[in-house]
Amino acid sequence: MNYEEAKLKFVSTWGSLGTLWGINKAMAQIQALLFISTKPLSMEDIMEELKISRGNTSMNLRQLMDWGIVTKNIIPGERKEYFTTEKEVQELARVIAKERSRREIQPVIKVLKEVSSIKDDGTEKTRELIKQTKALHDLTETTDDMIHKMTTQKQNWITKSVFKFMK
Amino acid sequence: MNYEEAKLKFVSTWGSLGTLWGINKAMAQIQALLFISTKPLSMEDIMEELKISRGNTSMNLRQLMDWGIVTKNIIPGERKEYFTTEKEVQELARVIAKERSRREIQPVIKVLKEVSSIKDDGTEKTRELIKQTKALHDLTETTDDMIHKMTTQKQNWITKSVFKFMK
DNA sequence: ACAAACTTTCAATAATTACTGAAAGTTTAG
DNA sequence: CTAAACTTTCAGTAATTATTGAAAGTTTGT
Repeated sequence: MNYEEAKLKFVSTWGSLGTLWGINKAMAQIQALLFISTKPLSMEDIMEELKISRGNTSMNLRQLMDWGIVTKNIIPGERKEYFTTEKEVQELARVIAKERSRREIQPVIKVLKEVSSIKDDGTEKTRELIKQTKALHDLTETTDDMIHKMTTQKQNWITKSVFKFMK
Repeated sequence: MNYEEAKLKFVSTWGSLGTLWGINKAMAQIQALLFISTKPLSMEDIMEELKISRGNTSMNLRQLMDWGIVTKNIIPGERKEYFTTEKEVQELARVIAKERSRREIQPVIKVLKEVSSIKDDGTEKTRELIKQTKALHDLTETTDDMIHKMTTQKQNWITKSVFKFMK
């Protein structure tokens, strides 16, 4: 496997992983491309490498910037904008985890809290609903809290937490 | 909010969470419905509650059974098949985590390993590719290992790991 | 102020993914 | 063995989600 093949394989695998995780393909591919690039890339560069349209590139770069993992770099004397991504994998993991919690976990916690707080009318089915959604609420909240704690530790959190977990 | 409203809200929220996580809506909703049900449900029951077709119900029940979180229960003297789901939330979490690792994390680890093992031809771009995919490989593997360790502990793993992590 | 160089927006369209329902398949009772 | 009761399969269709590309918008140099 030579450089070009390896690059292609990495970018496309990362892209399909994205799809699976509710992040769109182009967005994940752009990030992957920047992640292994040795220099900032322009919109043209990205469009050409990934064979995607200008509009698509623009929209996905915007979202990556909103997530805080891609940065716009202005090179003095140049009109074009250049982009780079966060290169520290642990910081990357932290940002992604935080974003996913905000988008996905928080709204579910909210609903679970609401549902598990309905009035207990004494019927078996109501009791079951309350009991089970409460259990799910506790689990979700604890998990989210754990993720939050782990990711707040910027330095080497995964290694640390594994170490502690294993005693 | 009364029982019916609460049930509806829980089932539909769980369903849309599923979509976001690459699990289809019907599958997540069926699981949610069984999760709060006080008795096993037949295919008819599920179809009617969720207003989905027989085919859809059948295919998704099959997948839930493949994942090991839904069980077919045969009631003596009855022709129909009845279904139940795992009711322990922590066991549920364990199964879901395991399945996601198998489906999503393992294939990525494999590609990262391949890509990061290409021959170093001394060029800067090749070195960057190797370096970054290796970092990602290590992160992914460590994370997966942590999830594996946590979920192998069947008893109360989340609470324990949070406790240990926080010292 | 104007024009060139560039980016963003968004309606139309393409691609993907999920769902339906009827036909085929399976199991059980008699 | 046959019929009834049930489940599974899958081709067609619907729903959802991503992408394009051209027009509108913005910024910068002169």
